[in-house]
Amino acid sequence: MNLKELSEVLGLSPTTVSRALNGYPEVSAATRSRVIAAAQEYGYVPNSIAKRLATGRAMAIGHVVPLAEHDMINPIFSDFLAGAGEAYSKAGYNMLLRVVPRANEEQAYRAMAAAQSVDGVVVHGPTVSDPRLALLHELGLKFIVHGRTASELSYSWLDINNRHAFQNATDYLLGLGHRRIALINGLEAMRFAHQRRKGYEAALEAAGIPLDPALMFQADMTEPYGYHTTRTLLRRNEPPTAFLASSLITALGVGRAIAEAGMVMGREVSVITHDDAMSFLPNYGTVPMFTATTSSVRAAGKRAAEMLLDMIEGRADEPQTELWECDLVLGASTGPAPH
Amino acid sequence: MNLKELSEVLGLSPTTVSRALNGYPEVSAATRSRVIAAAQEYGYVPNSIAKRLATGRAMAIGHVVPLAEHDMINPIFSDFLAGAGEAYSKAGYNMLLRVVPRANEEQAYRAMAAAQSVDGVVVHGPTVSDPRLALLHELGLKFIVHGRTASELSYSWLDINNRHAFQNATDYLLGLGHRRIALINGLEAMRFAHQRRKGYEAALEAAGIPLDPALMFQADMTEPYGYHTTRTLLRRNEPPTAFLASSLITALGVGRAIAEAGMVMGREVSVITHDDAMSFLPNYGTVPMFTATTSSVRAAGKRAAEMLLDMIEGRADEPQTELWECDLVLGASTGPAPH
DNA sequence: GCATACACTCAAAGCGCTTTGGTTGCCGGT
DNA sequence: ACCGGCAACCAAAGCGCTTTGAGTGTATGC
Repeated sequence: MNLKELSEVLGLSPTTVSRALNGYPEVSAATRSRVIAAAQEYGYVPNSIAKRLATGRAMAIGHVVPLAEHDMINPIFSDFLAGAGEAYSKAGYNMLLRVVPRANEEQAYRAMAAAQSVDGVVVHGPTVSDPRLALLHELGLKFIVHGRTASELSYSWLDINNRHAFQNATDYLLGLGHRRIALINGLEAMRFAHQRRKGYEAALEAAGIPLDPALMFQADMTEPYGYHTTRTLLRRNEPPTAFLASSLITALGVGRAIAEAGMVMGREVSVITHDDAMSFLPNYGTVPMFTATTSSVRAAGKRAAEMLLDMIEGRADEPQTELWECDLVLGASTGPAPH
Repeated sequence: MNLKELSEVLGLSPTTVSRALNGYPEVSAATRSRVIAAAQEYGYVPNSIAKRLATGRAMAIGHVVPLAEHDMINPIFSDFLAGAGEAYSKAGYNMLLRVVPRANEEQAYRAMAAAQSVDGVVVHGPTVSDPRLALLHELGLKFIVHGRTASELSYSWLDINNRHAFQNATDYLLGLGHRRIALINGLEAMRFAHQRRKGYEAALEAAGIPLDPALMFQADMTEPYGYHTTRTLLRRNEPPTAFLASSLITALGVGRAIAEAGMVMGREVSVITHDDAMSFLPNYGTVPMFTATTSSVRAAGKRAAEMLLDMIEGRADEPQTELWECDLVLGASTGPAPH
């Protein structure tokens, strides 16, 4: 059943039926309800493609999700997308996903823009100085960045205060008497990891503790990475007494190495991790497993999507920005530094 | 730049330009190359929406991903989608994602079908007897199921042999002398978990070991679930000597509880898990951390997408089916049962 | 009583592409 | 000289919707 057929059934013109369904005022209340009832009865739903062509709006948001090293796909995406998807559903938008290696990203954005298949895009995983911003500006595509990057352009973003979070976490460990604190970071080409390191360094410097490159690591945030790094570190002469991890998954690896070495987190050695509050890795309980800087990536997905939709639908001017602070949630993985 | 403008620049009709670009034979080779060169030069890309309207093909595949209990989104989706996305990109299709609670799934499929916004869908996470199959049949939507379900309809699916995998795994543990084997399963309303349990039970029955409901658990496959369940079990008078987990994430929790109890996996207690080969949780190494029944969910995503596209583009008749066996990869987490 | 306004409805154009059903011009065969 | 066939191209219709610009008929103001 299409518009024309429905209008014939009703004895009205397609114009009137369209207006009745879309809430335009030029239709009498009686006609409108009659039209709506008929649409319901015959199960009429406007063809989304035709609608898009006529309005020039794609009613879709693009997500180009980049693969990290070794084709790893960051597990936080599923939660981010769940949050964003919620906002899209509410607003009647579709989510268009494209998973591509970093090398093909530019091409993916260009194709989306040229084919006009989206009204806006969400930029994931910005690097320290991300070339995508200039590209999107050039393409005239509306976008919001999940995270931030160095750019002289003004743009919309939603980010957590990574620097502050890790500075806090480091301060907390310093307050517990820890002096040798290892940083098990994500890839520092990523802005979030870069900022976390800055926070870590700032806290150490403020405390007058020299930076030790032998305690700072970066890699894709897998479990074995946390495990092997920690295992190696614990075998040193003067092993670190505390670990700062960039992801709960990596932290599980850190914890595994610690347990294997016969130690207990929160006693011989302390661990703080960042926790994206992923649904399948809850860090809850009256005393959570890990002390963690926490921020829900799912909530971020929802909010970022809302902000982008506000821009697209003209409810908000660009640029829109939001910076979220992370809670430092105290768990069982931290305690005073051993003597 | 649109078709009409490009055709004016070239001094040709839109018809000819369209045909040249789409490889139809009614165009001279000279004209064709001239058109292609001009399209390149002016950066012309056909408007995807107009193209879809004209052809009646959405050039998109829908994925309705259901939230599990407590709004958990299964992390295997990110890897599955990465695999599927690869196939779609190659074929020029878009991936349309919709994340919804189970209760809204039907509505999501109906909306997709009515609006004709997809050419087909992938059904995720089938339950033991999944009502979505009948729905999709009624809607006339092409689909493939990742997994299987009880249905008298014939339909396309790609699945791993869950039953066989867990029967094998259980047999292997039995061969090592284990008699009290705990099953830390996913939700058994899900067909995959249901089948794994069947395999587990079949192996025990064949060995003449009575089933013990006190050793069988099901829940969303989180890390704390594995941890708490194992912790409780290990405190029993006669604790199990082996654990069979349904996900590597859960298995990490199992491992954590074991380590905390001062035991070592592969010595005092054995663990086998199913491993979806997720990129952020590699179970690799010369001796992998876990003995595991392994199958790459990413490869499954890619293959399922290809099968669906084959059906949509008429290269294959329905129904298409593929059953993959899992490898049993031997790792460090299994060993002879303690005396 | 006439002009103006208003409420409601419609015909037709347009979104940018594909595709049907031609038309044109050239060649070879008779 | 004529015709059929073919290669190369084109005009126009159509996909299903929205939206512009008109056109009715009725109520209101003076």
